[in-house]
Amino acid sequence: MTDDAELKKAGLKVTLPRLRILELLESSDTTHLSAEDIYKRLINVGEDVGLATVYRVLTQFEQAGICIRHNFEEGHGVYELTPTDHHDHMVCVETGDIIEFKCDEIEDYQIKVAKEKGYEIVDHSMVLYVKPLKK
Amino acid sequence: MTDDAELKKAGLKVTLPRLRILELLESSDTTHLSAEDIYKRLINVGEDVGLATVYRVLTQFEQAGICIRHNFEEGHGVYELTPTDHHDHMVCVETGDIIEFKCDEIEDYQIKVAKEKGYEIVDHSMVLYVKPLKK
DNA sequence: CTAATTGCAAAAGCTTTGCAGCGCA
DNA sequence: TGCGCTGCAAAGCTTTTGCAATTAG
Repeated sequence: MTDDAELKKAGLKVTLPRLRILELLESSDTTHLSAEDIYKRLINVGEDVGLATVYRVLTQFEQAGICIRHNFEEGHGVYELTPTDHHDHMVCVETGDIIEFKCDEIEDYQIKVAKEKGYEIVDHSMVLYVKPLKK
Repeated sequence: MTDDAELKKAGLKVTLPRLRILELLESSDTTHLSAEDIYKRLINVGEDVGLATVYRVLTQFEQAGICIRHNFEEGHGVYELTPTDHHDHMVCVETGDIIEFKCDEIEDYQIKVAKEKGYEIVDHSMVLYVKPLKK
């Protein structure tokens, strides 16, 4: 789907700020951007955009399911395109490597545990902090 | 260990605000409090404390390992005493309720998944975002 | 005594909102 | 043309910091 169509599908008019922000999110070297990051990058390439617009657009994208906002421990939110395939992350505390993984059994147990408490799962976040096995 | 000893061990002078905040964190019906929560409770019982002090003390407690700060998706941090027994959290997206849970099976699979990738687990964080089951 | 601690107020970040003008459909 | 969208500035929130007065050890 084109960016154009993606915006229309979300009920959003196709405007320059929205297209630029969507392109930034889609570019491979720019995952996990903050609103400020996006704002600065747009300013740097000469786009006349306001920080408030960036926040508004990101919020709209999030509500439309186009992107996801993460609240890590950095004091500000970061955004990434909604992954097509769900996965969780391992972070190596020694090398900083990030390993994506998926475990159906864990997902099943999460659903089971939630149900036991009287809830159903809307979303989840799981990060494993790991170090390499000794050889 | 007494609260008094706990503070001294952390290299902190035993002051009224610190004792009161530590007591609040220890009371069973008050887990996962925000700085604002703690401040209001202290004011309500007549303690003459400043919000800035609450933030400072909580930060000191966290650095001393006395408590942990969680950044769920609420727009503010919440604190709990450092758990002696590991557990994870569910956050209800409708009510904001925080439910603690523990699932050995999930922990086992986490270890297994990490090992498959050539790692061992140092720590992890897992938060399930949930909503109540329809009755 | 004296360095740590505190309350207050001001400031600092991040994010949202009010508003008048601009622009997509 | 009309309503949505935008930039700007101001406001809102949570959290931090400067400072003079207070207090624990």
